[in-house]
Amino acid sequence: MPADKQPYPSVWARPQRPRREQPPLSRQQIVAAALELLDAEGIDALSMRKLGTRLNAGATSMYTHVANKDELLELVVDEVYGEVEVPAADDPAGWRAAITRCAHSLRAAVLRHPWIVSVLGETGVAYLGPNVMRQNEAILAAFEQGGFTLEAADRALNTVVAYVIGVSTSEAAWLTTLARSGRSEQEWVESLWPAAEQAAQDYPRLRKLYAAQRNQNLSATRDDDFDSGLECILDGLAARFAPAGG
Amino acid sequence: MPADKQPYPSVWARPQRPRREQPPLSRQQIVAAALELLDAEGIDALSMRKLGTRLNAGATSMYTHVANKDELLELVVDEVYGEVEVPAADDPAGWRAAITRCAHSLRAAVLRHPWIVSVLGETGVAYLGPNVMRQNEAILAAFEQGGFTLEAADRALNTVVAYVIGVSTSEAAWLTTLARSGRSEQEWVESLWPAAEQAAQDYPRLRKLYAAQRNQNLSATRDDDFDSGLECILDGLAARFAPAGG
DNA sequence: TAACGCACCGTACAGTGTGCGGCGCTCCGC
DNA sequence: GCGGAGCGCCGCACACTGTACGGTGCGTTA
Repeated sequence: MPADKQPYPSVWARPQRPRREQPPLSRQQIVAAALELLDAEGIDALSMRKLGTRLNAGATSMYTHVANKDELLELVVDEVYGEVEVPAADDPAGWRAAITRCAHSLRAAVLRHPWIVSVLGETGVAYLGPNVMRQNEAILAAFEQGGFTLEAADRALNTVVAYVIGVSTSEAAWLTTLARSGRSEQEWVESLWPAAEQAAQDYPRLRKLYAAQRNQNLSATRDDDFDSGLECILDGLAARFAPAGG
Repeated sequence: MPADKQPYPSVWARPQRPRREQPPLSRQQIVAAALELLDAEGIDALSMRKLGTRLNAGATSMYTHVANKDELLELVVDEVYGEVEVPAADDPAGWRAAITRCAHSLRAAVLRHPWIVSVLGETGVAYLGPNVMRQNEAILAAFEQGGFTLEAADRALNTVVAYVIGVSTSEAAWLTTLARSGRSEQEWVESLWPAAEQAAQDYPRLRKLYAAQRNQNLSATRDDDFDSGLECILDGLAARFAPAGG
């Protein structure tokens, strides 16, 4: 309360501070609550005060477990990375299947938490987070299993991850604005149509593409496009790095 | 000034509002100033007030030219996109060279304006911005020139752009934290080394890679890795979409 | 039982985006 | 030449942000 408003008429009426109803805060708990809040209301809704309230805690109580908001976000990013399926150490289906599954899982994780792309630009891929490390080691192992040298595996890892992150970034941005609009994807596209048509006015190829996409199942198309691009990349990687011309 | 402080003792002492020393504000001018500010001080330093001051204008004067801050950022993103080299309509060196140059140019633009990656997550790739449209049309044309169908060109475009954005995202994030640290890249890596070593403790492949990278020219390595990944992708695209097995 | 440390919290501060009402300049119709 | 209208700019205000600081009480250890 600001100073111009006396919350209680007298000291004697003021209630005692009730302590320890809830178990004490922990870093893990804070991260989990932040994740919930982000998933429920998006990046703009995450404020330390709201997070505090959700934890039955004061606005600044988190600062004993977390240096600042940025650090909290790094932790949350690594937490999300922990949801990504780790390639099996010795997948009998071969490296390609393992990497494909892992890439799909990464994309799915990003799309489950679309706010993450507006945080990735600050944290990179959360260098040194334990889940990131575990994941990367496993992917390297999968590539090595396919005959890649360690250096080639590193390049391949970077290429694939960059592709997945890049695709997911624009997808997630789209999904976010879509969610903010409150409409269905079809409705939203329809409402955007005049603007799109005018923007594409002088560009015949874009016009044609937009027109073709207008009445398609956009979500399915996105999945197909993702798969197709991933296949291309794996083809390229295999041709360049895998022995015995896969 | 807040109400508790009289800025002038009397009306007569109050200076007249000097008007029209500067030419009036324009959207283009605002976007340019925002770009300068972002390049000079990064994303956190862009506030409407600071931008106003830089333009010799009040804090809210921009709102007649721009709906809100988000819209301003969309405009700035498209502006940056305008710096990217557009593939020539009929490049004699072939589609591969054209796309390669364009991809390099896009990466360079992002790295010149590293703050952009923390905005891309909200705007996607600034759907419908005029520069984005022009650029995309030209890239589609370049792929078509290489014998791709329009649909294939679209997929190829998405794949390449996703890759470039993905790579640049983590690079830009790295460069940003590097800049914030105020140290040289070598020093920064050295200071991070103990943490990295510990994080990689249980992961032999990562340990080996880190050790190998420790004393390399990181900037050159990044360039090489980018090229190598791009080549892979173009190989994959050519094999899949270009006629007569380029 | 005394003292101490640690987790937590209220308050405060400087700063944010932006709605609103008004002011002054410019221009247009007379 | 003059009156009024419209538009661009601005000061102010509001609700809200991240977080530094100085307590305050609980649990534990001496």
